[in-house]
This record gives sequence, structure tokens and C-alpha cells, in this order.
Amino acid sequence: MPKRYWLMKTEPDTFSIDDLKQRPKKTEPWDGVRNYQARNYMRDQMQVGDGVFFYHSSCEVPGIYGLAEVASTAYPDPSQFDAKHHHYDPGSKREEPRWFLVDVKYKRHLKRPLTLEELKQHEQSLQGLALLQRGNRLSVSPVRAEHWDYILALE
DNA sequence: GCCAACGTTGGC
DNA sequence: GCCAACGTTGGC
Repeated sequence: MPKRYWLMKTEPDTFSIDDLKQRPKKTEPWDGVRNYQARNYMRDQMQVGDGVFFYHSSCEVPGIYGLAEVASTAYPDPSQFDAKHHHYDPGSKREEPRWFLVDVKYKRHLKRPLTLEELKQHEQSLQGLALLQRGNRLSVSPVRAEHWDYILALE
């Protein structure tokens, strides 16, 4: 399967690109996704080595701050079975897990952040990029190869 | 299966 | 903190 590209959102107050860089093996299980469409992307389409734009949301300057890559294929998100966990899902059974995750590995920071504001100015060239679509709330979304290349060239 | 109520996301 | 967007829930 050819390499794919993704954009993954996180609130930097909770987990930032700097946190990812400091993790052992610079790798983190992307737990807590509780949206079926985002789950399906991870479970059905992500492959080891896929490119990831690391996006900071709900912060002072939302935007893409770094590059990561998919470091595992999907496996059940352990937090769904943990009654004490914020993302516990009592409706999910171990023999039939509802939620999946992949591991994400740090690649590098961007030389400069590519802010949402700046990306919006390239709307014409980034037609169809989920991030720029109205009302978009998906925490995991696909990025077309031509958009990936275009955005990286802005750096 | 409809749809109102509710909860969450996320930019501003 | 506000509020638009939108996914989910649950009564009927």
C-alpha cells in the first residue's frame, strides 16, 4: 500500500509535540479517540510509516507544529476498558473492542509553525483539506499527497 | 426511524 | 467565555 498522509490534532496543554519528542522512543499511543470516523481511519487505513502533521488546537496559535509518523498498525485502545480513565467506555467489550489507536512517533519540529491563519490564506491550493472545511472537528483526518507537499513547501 | 436535547470541539 | 457546528443519545 502506498504511503498515506494524515493530520492529527491535539491540545498542547494536554499533549504537545514537545511532549512527544520527550517520550521514550519518541513514541506515544494515540489514545482517547472516541469518534467513529477517526477510528476508522486509524483502524482501516493507517500503515506504519505514514506521514503525520502534528496539529495544536484549542491554544493561542492553532497550527501545524511538527511532523510525526505512524509507528504501529491499529490495536485496541486500552483506556476504553479502564473504569478510572477519562475515556472509559462501559459499552465496549474486550472480546469486541470498539476503539482503536495507533502509535505515533516524533519526526521533527517544523522550522516554523504553519498556523491555521496562514493555511487559510492558501485555501485555493488546499481545496478539500479537511482541516479547512467548515465545522470540521475530526481529530484524525486524511491529507492528500499534493496537499502534504504543498504545505511542507510553505515551511 | 425521527428529531429534540445534550455534550463536545475548537476558533475566536 | 462565547457560540457555531455537529455527533450522539434517547423518547416516542
